[in-house]
Amino acid sequence: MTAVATSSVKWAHPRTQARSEETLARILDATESLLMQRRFEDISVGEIVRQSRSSVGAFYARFPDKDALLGCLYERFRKELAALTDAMFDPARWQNESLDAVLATAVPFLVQLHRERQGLLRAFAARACSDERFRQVWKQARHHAARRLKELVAARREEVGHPDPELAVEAGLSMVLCTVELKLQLGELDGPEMDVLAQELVRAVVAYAGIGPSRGVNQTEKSGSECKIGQPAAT
Amino acid sequence: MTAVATSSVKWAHPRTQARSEETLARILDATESLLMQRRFEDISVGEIVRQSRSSVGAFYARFPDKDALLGCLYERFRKELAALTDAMFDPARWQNESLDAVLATAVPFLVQLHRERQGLLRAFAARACSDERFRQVWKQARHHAARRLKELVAARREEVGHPDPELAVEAGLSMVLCTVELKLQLGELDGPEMDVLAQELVRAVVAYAGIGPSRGVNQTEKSGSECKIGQPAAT
DNA sequence: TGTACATCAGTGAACGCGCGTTCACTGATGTAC
DNA sequence: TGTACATCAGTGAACGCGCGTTCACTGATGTAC
Repeated sequence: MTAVATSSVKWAHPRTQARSEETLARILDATESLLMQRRFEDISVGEIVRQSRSSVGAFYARFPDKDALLGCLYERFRKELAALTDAMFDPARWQNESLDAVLATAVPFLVQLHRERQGLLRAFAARACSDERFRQVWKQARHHAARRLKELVAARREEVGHPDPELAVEAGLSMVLCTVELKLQLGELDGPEMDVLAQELVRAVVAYAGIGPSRGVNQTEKSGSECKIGQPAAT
Repeated sequence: MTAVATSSVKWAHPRTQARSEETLARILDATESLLMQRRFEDISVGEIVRQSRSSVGAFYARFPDKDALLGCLYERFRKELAALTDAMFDPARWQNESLDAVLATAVPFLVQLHRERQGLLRAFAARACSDERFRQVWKQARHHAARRLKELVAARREEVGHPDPELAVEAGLSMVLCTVELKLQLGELDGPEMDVLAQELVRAVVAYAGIGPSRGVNQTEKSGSECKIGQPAAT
């Protein structure tokens, strides 16, 4: 049997004993906690089972190998993330707010999320570099966020000055995600402090996408601050 | 003896035989080439010496351990990078050009550099996560670029609309570096294609920093696209 | 309600592979006279 | 110019540590009658 998820559905008579599922949860939690300090490769199975008050045998009864553990952690996180994304970009939530309000909430939230789950995210990113399967699911998570955000933007096109709103969403999302992620991965050590950077990121995306309070069509040609230099100005 | 750099200074009678230095260069080159495909930890010393037509003994005559090799690679790269940075942001080079021309050249150049040295950069970034010494030098390299860019910006303050140009440089640099780096590390697979993204990055930074052709003071209050939402608009 | 058995869950000593590192050796280059 | 010696540079088999993985076993829980 391959990695079983910590299911949320309970059967009438639980098919597996409850303690089994608890052990799995303990193993996952312990690993995630250890990942805050070290890389996945530098954590031994022995350490994991010790920290989760389990045993190597119990470990290999669940996972075909050490790698599958990371896959299982990913699966657990993916579900959480999808739910968070849906909640964050739920159109109902932003009914009476402008797009910049969305950004001013979403970006700090993203920073917070990355801070709390730093270890996990670092491990996933590292794995995605070399493992095609991880890259695929990573991609899916991003697409999911992009789709939600595009829906939100599409419903209020008039607030967006950028000539290609879909591209603006894609590129803006890339900038924000990459910046937050890499910055925190490297330990927040260089450049501006993270919270300041987050604020500036919001400003940047707002300026880039040309987000303003329902500007009319007449404004599209104005000011030149959003789509000026398509080609390098130098010859 | 610890890791010797591939020196450029030649003594009258070379203190070491030339072939020794050639071997070192071969080892470094082979490692960098192997790093394009795999992580440093996944490359064995055996593979490195095979690929560089050398031997384990020759290897350990130069490096106290495998880790020192990465340090040596870093040292070699750091020097190259410093030179490239200086050349790129040389004030003389941009005498008659505006800031957006600088960006429109520097960003694609950065993309190109990251593409070519992807393996190295990935290895350095991974190491910086867990190794304080690597983080320090990484930081220095960034500060060097930031300083050069700030000098360039300081000389043409009137082109910049952002209320705090130093912060704008720091934050803008973070966004560009992080985005380009992480995007390429993950293999360019998600979101917009890299060259398109690079173009959008330039637009974003230009819009964010409020870069325009020597705008007067009267323009600072205008349009609102650069420094609108300091606080979240939501309550 | 109690007993006997089946299955689930967990245990940890032992194994073995892979890789970093060592070291006794050979060969190449430089130098003294 | 030639010989003898010193040092530099390189070689690769052998070692051993660490960690992932296996497996024969014990203990806990559930079920049939």
